[in-house]
Amino acid sequence: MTRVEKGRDLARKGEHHHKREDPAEVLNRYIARHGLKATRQRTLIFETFYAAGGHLSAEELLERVRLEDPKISQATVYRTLRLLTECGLAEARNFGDGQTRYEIASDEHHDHLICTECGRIEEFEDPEIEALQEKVARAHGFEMTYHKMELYGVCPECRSK
Amino acid sequence: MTRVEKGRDLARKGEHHHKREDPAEVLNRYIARHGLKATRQRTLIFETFYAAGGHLSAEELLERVRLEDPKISQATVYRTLRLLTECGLAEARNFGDGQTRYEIASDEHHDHLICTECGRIEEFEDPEIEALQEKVARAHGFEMTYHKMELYGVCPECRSK
DNA sequence: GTAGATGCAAAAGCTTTGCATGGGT
DNA sequence: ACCCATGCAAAGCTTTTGCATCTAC
Repeated sequence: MTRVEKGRDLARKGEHHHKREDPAEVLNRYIARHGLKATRQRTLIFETFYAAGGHLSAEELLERVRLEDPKISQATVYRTLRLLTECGLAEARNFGDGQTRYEIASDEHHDHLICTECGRIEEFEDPEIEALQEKVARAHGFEMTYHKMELYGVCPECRSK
Repeated sequence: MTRVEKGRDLARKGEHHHKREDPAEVLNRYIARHGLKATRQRTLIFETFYAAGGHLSAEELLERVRLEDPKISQATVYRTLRLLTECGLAEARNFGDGQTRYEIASDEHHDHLICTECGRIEEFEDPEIEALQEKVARAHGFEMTYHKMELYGVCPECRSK
């Protein structure tokens, strides 16, 4: 069960529109402003999360972090993920498999394509669909604030097997 | 191992036009065909679920069922919900509030509009959006099997407050 | 009578929390 | 030195399961 890494894709995508602030700096500023502390564990978890490109569950992140430091506790991973979420660097998602997965927060909204065979997750955005969603919401009298959309199917690699 | 939601095996695709078979009969046939038994508890849970119109969590359903029979066990509600799901009468959804909610399965696919103020859930379908979703999936080389889409916002009633 | 269903409580899986200790600032 | 962060284990929540008993067939 190999999850595809997409760190570079994300980085490239980010350059299209705005220049994102350095995540490490965002984190450090948040820590400083709130009287928190920059610890070895936080740095490691933060870097591992970013290196993985997101879409990780707490358990998967813990596993990776422990390759570097086997003594990191589960609780610290959960607490750090909450911290990253609070300072806007990560976003919690849940794809109905019972675990929360976290992704790197991006300036642009995007939705997901998920392979039901291998679990691979790809991101996409489609302004045309978004426009129609707005339209549907308005037709029902709703003022839409956000949405979630996931397309499930079989990815090219799994199809060719 | 992906624990992605089980595919929808919507029986009787041929019967369009909202003409659904009597759910009670579907259930009874399923029970008969599989050597199961029609018990008082199953009937009660099934009827309560339908009477409520769906979108219930197991806990909420248990609560309602206990108004009628306070001795119904939680486990029986969960087991019955699984049964209803297996025979295609119910569908499990999860809207990210940590609980699985079940809805009455319908022949037609639909998505949801959810009010972030009062929790109200409305259903809709939009063929135009569905077509675009297919298109996006194909563009990524995916063969789409199903999707989920939820629009969150404020409903007319809550807006006017 | 027999296989399946129920109720209860225990267990399981994910996440959070209490507490004593360790470590940034 | 202060107080936040960590690690560990225990507790919380939702859902599942083992088991003795009951019940539909």
